Amino acid sequence: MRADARRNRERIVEAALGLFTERGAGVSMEEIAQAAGLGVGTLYRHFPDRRALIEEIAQSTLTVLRDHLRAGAAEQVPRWEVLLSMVRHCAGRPLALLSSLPEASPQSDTRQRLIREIHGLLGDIVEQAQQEGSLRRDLTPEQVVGLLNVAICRPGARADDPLTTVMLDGLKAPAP
Amino acid sequence: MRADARRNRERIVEAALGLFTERGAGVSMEEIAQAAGLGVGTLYRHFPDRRALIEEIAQSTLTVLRDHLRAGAAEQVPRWEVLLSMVRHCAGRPLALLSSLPEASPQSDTRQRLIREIHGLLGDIVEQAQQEGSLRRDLTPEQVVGLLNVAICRPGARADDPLTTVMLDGLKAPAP
Amino acid sequence: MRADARRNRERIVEAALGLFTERGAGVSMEEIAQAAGLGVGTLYRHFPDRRALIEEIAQSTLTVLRDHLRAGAAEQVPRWEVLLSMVRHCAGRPLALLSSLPEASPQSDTRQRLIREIHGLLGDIVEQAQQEGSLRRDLTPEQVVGLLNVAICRPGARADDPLTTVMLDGLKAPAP
Amino acid sequence: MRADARRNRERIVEAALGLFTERGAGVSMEEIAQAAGLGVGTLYRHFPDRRALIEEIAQSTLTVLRDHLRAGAAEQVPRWEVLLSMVRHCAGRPLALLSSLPEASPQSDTRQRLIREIHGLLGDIVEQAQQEGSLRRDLTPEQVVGLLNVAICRPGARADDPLTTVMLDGLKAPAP
DNA sequence: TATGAATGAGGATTCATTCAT
DNA sequence: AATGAATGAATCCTCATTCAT
Repeated sequence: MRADARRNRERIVEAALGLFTERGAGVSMEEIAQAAGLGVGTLYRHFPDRRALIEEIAQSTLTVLRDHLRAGAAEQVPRWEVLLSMVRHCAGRPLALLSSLPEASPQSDTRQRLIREIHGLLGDIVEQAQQEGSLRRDLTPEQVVGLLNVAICRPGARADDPLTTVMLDGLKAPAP
Repeated sequence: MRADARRNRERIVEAALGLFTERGAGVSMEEIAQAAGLGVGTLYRHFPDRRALIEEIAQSTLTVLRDHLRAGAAEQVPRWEVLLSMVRHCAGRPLALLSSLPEASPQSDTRQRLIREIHGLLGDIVEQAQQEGSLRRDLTPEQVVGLLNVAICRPGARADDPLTTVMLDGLKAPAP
Repeated sequence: MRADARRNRERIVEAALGLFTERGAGVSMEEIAQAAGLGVGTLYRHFPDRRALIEEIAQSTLTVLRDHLRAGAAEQVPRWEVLLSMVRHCAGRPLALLSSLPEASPQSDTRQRLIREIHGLLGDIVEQAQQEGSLRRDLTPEQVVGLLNVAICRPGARADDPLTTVMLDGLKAPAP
Repeated sequence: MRADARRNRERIVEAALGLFTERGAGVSMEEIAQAAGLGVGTLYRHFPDRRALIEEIAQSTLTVLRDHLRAGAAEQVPRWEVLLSMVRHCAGRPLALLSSLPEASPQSDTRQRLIREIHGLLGDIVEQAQQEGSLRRDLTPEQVVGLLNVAICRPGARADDPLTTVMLDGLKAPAP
């Protein structure tokens, strides 16, 4: 792939991610192309249709998250710290897209695999955090994943905004 | 207004609210009319355009909430109980609509008035809850309102789902 | 269905048939709508998409042909006359559309049924014409149908143009 | 012109002719280039636009036909044989393209000249065939050309298919 | 007054054509 | 010179809104 083509592809993904984050999934292809400084045609050369673009964004976002979690899993720090790091990583990234796309395509294989891996990694971290005594014990890993999803994967979320703070406090294991 | 006209208007609001709750803000006017058992023409007789319908839903939802809060404010129970009651009231009602509508019209006067009143009532309740020692003290009333909005005013929220539970725990004043 | 709606529907079919006949299957929906004196939206209210419009035209054309053949089959005249009558009926009607549609949808059930019925009727007529000694015997009914299709179902065909005349002469049984 | 350039040009014409024959005039430039094993850019280096490519195909097809007719005209065989030879030559070549192209450009000079020459040659052959008593006399040369055009210059036509056979029989002079 | 048909602007997508590599 | 990426006008289709019945 030519250098400029790769650069354009990246610009498109960035522009789309930015616009989706700010204004939701309703943004038009024209606008995305314009925001990337390109014509629609170019956008469609890189992504055969709207679905494909969204799929790419989803995969890219999920891949980065998975890599982050893998790295965290390997570190020698309390699991609670790993959770915090993930919260900081996700805050403001509308991963939410992934579940609430209007175009909710029958999730692609790659996407499903990524999601399964992420859930696996997070599940382990959650269990270990519960065992180390930092995370409350009355929630299943799935529930934790689910609530993190709503709480931090929304447009405008910040790692230190009130909802995130309160939620983290609510997640801490109660003093014995 | 004739009895049947009023009935039709109510049906429309109900249908629209239901559809928006279930399927998000993308529902078409045709669908709403159909769900209300009416023709589009009738819908437009009651509401000059989409904006007006959404405004009406917003006002109606907000009015009910305000009334609920007024009632709560007058009761002789701990303020924490009043907050709980509000959480139960809101859970699953996508009041969120109000802030995240794509058609976020420059908020109408009536709506602004309602929102101000609700914020006022909630502000009082929050402050009193903080004074009675049940609610943590490091948040302003506005912040509490904001986080409640995200946490409970979303499609599918329930008063006893993990996010709500955790958030309420996180809101409790820490043991001294 | 309201009177005006029915009228519009007919206008659309007529306009589309006319344009397809004159200029082939590439005509745009906009043009068809305009030729019918309507907006595109109206066209799409009557036919959910291009395919549906073409299907309708096909069915309508085939139905008329089938009725013509049924009537002919029942008449007490030489089969050769019936064939002539069909030739006159088809000439200039681009039934050809039916086989050469770019959008060659997997033929609808109704269409397949019509085509089978037409082939059945024509097959009988052809066989009987061969028996009465008016039609040459070295062709199967399918072949006769096929060549009639090319020869008379094309834009601009006329029942008395040279190709039709020559073809009919070529079809006559040779003098014994 | 360099040898490889000439080879590329020929490949393009062949590919385009093949695709038009098989799938009609709707084939995209990209596809043609690909079928020729080249990039679009190269295609456009040889032909400034779609029109030019089609014009080239037309001219090339017509030139071959003219040469065939010239050769036939010079031969010492019955004119009926020459007609048969031409039918065999044309069958399955959608010369039809020439008249029914959507892009029916105002025929180029070269093309008009070729067509006139072809009509001239064919006209002579037809007249002589009528004089030698093999071809029916009630048709003008133009009419003969026209019907041959429809009957044999269509995708899939074969020199021995039913339509061609019947048509040739219909063209024979009736026994006296 | 209620209905649902008609309208047309707007969004997705394709493809002939141009241009940077 | 060859390649294939970029462009944008044109086409299909949707849906908020208007209007005839």
